[in-house]
Amino acid sequence: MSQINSIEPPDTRERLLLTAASLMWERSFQAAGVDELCKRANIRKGSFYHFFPSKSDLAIAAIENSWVQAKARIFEPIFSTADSGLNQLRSLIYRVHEFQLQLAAEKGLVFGCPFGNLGQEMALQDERLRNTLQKIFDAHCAYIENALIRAEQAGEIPEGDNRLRARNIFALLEGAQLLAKVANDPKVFWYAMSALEVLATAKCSNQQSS
Amino acid sequence: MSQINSIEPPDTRERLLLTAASLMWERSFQAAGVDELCKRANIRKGSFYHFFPSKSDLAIAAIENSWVQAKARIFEPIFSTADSGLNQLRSLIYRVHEFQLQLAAEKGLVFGCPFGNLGQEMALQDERLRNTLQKIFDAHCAYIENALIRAEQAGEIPEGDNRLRARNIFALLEGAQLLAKVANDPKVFWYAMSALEVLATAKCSNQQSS
DNA sequence: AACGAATTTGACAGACCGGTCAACTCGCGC
DNA sequence: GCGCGAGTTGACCGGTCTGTCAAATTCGTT
Repeated sequence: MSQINSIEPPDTRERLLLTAASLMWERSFQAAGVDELCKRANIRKGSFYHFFPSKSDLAIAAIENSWVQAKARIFEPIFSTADSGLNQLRSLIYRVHEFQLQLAAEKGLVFGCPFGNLGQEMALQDERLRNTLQKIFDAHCAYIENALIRAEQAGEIPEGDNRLRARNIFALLEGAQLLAKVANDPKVFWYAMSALEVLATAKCSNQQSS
Repeated sequence: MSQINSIEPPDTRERLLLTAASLMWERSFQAAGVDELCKRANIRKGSFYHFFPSKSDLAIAAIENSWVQAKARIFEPIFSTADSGLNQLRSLIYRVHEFQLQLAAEKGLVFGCPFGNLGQEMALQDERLRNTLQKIFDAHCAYIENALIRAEQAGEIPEGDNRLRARNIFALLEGAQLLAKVANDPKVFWYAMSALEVLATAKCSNQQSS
């Protein structure tokens, strides 16, 4: 049978993961208190600590879960199409921008990238969290790099160091989301996307300056 | 007369500003407690609240002070030379990278950009802080834009939307510092600088995609 | 020396933090 | 019916958080 009438949706653990992810996105890791989290998830604090030994552990599990979902809902649908590599990258930008717009319309704020936010806040203070995010960043870059390789093979872009290109594009994406967040204006992110094609098409072999 | 023998260096207020800036850089706004701050600055808590009505107010004053100092010590010396616009931008990157390397050698960690860090952490939670950082970001971009204009006039780069170029370069700078911080590796920032020239030289008139 | 203002001090308050725990409920296998 | 373990509950803990305040001290001025 399992849940026939699942009003209070999934099981406790999953509810904690989802609530933590959204609360950390809206506020921040440190600003999201355990009490508030439990209240939102309709869970008593004891249950929280039955599933996770600490707030950090929940954060790690929640952000990993967010990445699994982002892969399934955004990355895989985009990057497993037969579309050209460049178009795939354009689609990614477009989807990210759509998200920002939607959230801005709902809540009146630009939230930025959940992974970037957490990384900037916690990289210096929690080594495990930093390592988790490092892996997630690498996975982002791998998707971008693969799209660039496809674009290169299709002759859309000249030969070059696609790993470096991918990192540059990812850095631009994160930076643009930060600018949009601080400006509280989703357009700022969109503007920066003019640079996507430029970075993708760049020769980008190796730096020549001393 | 004033301070002849200023061992305990400047006055209390300034000491608070400097200590706050460095502590917020090493930890984060939220992780830097008032108690720890006062201890480091060798100040009792009552004095803190004599000069600043709240922790947020101190943060705003401290980050504004940081920007004044960054202008005086980094931006003005670089951007008021007779050097070419592109070389000025290269110098900026180089200086930022130097800073990261030095701090990484001292403390074993990549700290990222103090303005970017604070923006990512607090933009959603403190409107005044967000506005303060927005102005500082604009000022950053203005320096970059001016260098691009000089480069354009000197024929180093083709005509284009230099305001947009400047924003893209700044976004890349911030994003690259985030990547380096999460990777805890200053080289990651340096790699991204291969894209500086590309973005500066880009036509970058207006996006053509729908 | 004397006065008022600016500054400094240390003790204190009240809320909130992450985390603990013993007792309890409930479903399942036997 | 019984025992068992997973899950749940709500009270509770010690520590830390930002912020307060009256009294003491220092300083510039006259």
